[in-house]
Amino acid sequence: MGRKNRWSVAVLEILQTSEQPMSAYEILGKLRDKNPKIAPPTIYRTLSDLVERGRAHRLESLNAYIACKTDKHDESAVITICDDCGVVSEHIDTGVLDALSAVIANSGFAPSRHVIELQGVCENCGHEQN
Amino acid sequence: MGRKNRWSVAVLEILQTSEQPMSAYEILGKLRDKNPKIAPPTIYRTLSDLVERGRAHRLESLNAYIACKTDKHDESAVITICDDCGVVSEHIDTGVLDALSAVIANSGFAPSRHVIELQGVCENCGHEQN
DNA sequence: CCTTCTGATGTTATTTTATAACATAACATA
DNA sequence: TATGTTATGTTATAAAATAACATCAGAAGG
Repeated sequence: MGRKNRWSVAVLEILQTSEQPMSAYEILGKLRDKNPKIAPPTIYRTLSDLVERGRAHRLESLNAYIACKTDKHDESAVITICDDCGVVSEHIDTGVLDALSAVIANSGFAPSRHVIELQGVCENCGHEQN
Repeated sequence: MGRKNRWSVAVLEILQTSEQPMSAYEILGKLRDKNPKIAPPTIYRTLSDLVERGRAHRLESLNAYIACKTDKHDESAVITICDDCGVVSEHIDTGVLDALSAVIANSGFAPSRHVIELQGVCENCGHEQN
């Protein structure tokens, strides 16, 4: 793994150890601890690579990234984002995809990429009634 | 309508007459034809207002905006975006929402906002086999 | 009528996010 | 060793969004 991009492993590790989604520049900051000269294009290239390979997800509604935590590195996961604690979860579900296919079938649209992100309050934060 | 924000009507008209989704700065450019001094915060405030009121949608995967074309000004539409011609359509469908609810039910997540965007090729562009 | 408060709008400057464009390096292959 | 190809580094800038504060317009109360 990581034959393609010199920085893949380092970036993925940073994402994997983060509790929260990270912006490209936050990742950049971390990398700069050990590699002071690294520049934005490097990060963005690495992130594109990771996303393409399904090892990371870009959260479009947050302009941020997370490591993919599922085994099946699937681009079409349903993603939930807690507005409160920031925790992000991936849900792989054929029901949603089937329902989407049904909607689309009528319109003749051929999708190549899905963005399904839900923002709200996660179970933990919902319990704390304050 | 438009009692809240001086610019709502103008911005909405610009969006409604555009075939394509527009970025905030494209809208700004149009408005500047007649109001040379208008600045980014004005646009962003107006767009937030329109989105809140369901009169426009923000396309998270494009950083762009469209006028809402449906009667029910519903924030939870499924949106398709043609990578080829740029046409955006809204699809209101309870099947998808039901399926999403089902996924979420297990996790105890309480969503307040949906982003469901599909990128791909629309029917028209799909027919032109080039 | 004038004062004061409030919320909308204007203004300046800056921050954050992302990419263009080009230079260099690393490596394979002839 | 020359040559092409792809990854990486570098510089600069573009594009998207917002912070912070100034001003203005209208309501409410005196």
